[in-house]
Amino acid sequence: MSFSIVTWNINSVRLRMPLVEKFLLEKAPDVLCLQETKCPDDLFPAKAFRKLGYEHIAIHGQKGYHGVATVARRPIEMVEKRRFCEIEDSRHLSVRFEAGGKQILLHNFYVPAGGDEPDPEINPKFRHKLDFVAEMNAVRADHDEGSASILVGDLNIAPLEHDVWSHKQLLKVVSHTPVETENFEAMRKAGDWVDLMRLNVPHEQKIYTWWSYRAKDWETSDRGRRLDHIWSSQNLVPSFSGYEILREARGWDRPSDHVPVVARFDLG
Amino acid sequence: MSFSIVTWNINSVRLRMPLVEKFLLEKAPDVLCLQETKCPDDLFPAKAFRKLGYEHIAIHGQKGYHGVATVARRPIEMVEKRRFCEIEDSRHLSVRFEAGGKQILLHNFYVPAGGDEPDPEINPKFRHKLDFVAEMNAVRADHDEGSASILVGDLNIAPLEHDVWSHKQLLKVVSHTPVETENFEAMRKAGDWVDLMRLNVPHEQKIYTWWSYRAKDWETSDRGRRLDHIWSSQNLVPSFSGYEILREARGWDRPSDHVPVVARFDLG
DNA sequence: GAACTGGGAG
DNA sequence: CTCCCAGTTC
Repeated sequence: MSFSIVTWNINSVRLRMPLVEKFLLEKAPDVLCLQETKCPDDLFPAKAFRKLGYEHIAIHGQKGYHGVATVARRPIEMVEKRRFCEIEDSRHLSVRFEAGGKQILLHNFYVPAGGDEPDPEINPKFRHKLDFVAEMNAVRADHDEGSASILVGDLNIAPLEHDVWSHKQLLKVVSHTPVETENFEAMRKAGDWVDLMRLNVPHEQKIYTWWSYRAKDWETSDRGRRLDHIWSSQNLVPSFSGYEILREARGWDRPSDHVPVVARFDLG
Repeated sequence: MSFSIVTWNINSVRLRMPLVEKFLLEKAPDVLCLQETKCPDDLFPAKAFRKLGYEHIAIHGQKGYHGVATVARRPIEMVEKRRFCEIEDSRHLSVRFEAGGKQILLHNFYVPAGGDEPDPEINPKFRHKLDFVAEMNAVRADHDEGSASILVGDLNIAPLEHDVWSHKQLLKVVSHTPVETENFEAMRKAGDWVDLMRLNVPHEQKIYTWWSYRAKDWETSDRGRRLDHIWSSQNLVPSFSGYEILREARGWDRPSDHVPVVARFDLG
């Protein structure tokens, strides 16, 4: 029994529905996790998802900013819409579903971007980002014989040297500063999470999931970053059968600046 | 020697260039007069017009609001960019050109809309509209054996009963109030202008050139108004060979709320 | 660069 | 409903 999960920062789900439809028809994943839906719950385009066969929908949105959504072909049970840093700003959603006889707990995260200045003393947005990641230490990769955990999302941090186009030039750029990358990796390990996108890829190989809108020619200059992640509990590693970054989606008409990442699992 | 002139409130020339191209390819008029170009002169899409064969361009635009432009297949000479009510807000442009041995002076106008409240004491926009129309009394249909005048544009007034979908319901609505329609007709007569769109059409017949964006189904409810006009000096009347309102343009993709009006002349 | 907001205008 | 703007965010 195999299944696939996608994470995709969509940068406005309503504006991007044509691209979402194209993607779902092409890749037909079992579960799609979206971030930056920028959509109040009552305006979420649920009908369009249902028509595409994604009848099970969990949303945590608000007006204008942030917002996450998880849609699935088969039933999902809403578990939690968690507030972080005592702010209700629609950055987390977890659901549970059954796959191959296992109960999977799936977290969908949108971590704060953190502003421009990487100094928590003068930039409250950076402070918020660090606090948010610290609070994520409490989110653990729970698992036993009958259960497992997955965590996906736009985590807005590129932890490894080759998760950015130039380690040196980005050391002082928010998303790749030492305080972020160190806290991030510590948090991941504290939760006993496995970074599936790096599991079978040498650390010297570049991996990107995001290219800035500002770059003229994103494709040739290729100044990307790996900001989107797929993590799982240890007991899912044997079932993990690979993943795909849909780089071509960055070249679609009116694209998101993030591309979808598809992870596949094979459960006995 | 025949020629055709078009007036069209385009509601942002840059946003609407695909429609302008479609129209010019279909109708191939000699002269196109646009209003509400909403485009500073240095950003006017002159190149696109030239590529379509409209190499002679006169523009009077500004950032954000209003703006008029006259483009032509054959040479036009810029005559005046006139200020009204001592405000420079890009509402007029006149050019001269030769046709059938006559020198034609062509005025292109965008008259102020006038706001919602039809009371000049409490609504300065309505005051401005009335003042503007009063000042247009000085614009005369100059002509002699070798010359003639044409005045076109979005004049934002529907002067006759059947220039609106309901005379009675619009008597207190800006664009069809008695003070506007009376001053408007007096001004037209003072300038010795001929209302060509009504010349050969009974006054009981409805004529519209504009349908609000706000109406859900503009086509079936058909609550239009005749806000766009084509006037000429008396000596052009024998040459006037008819006109066409491109109603279908209101149904195009992302349309203007005004449609093009094409007038044709046959000069000896 | 490309979303969002909210206000002004039509 | 559909443009404009200026301001904000990513």
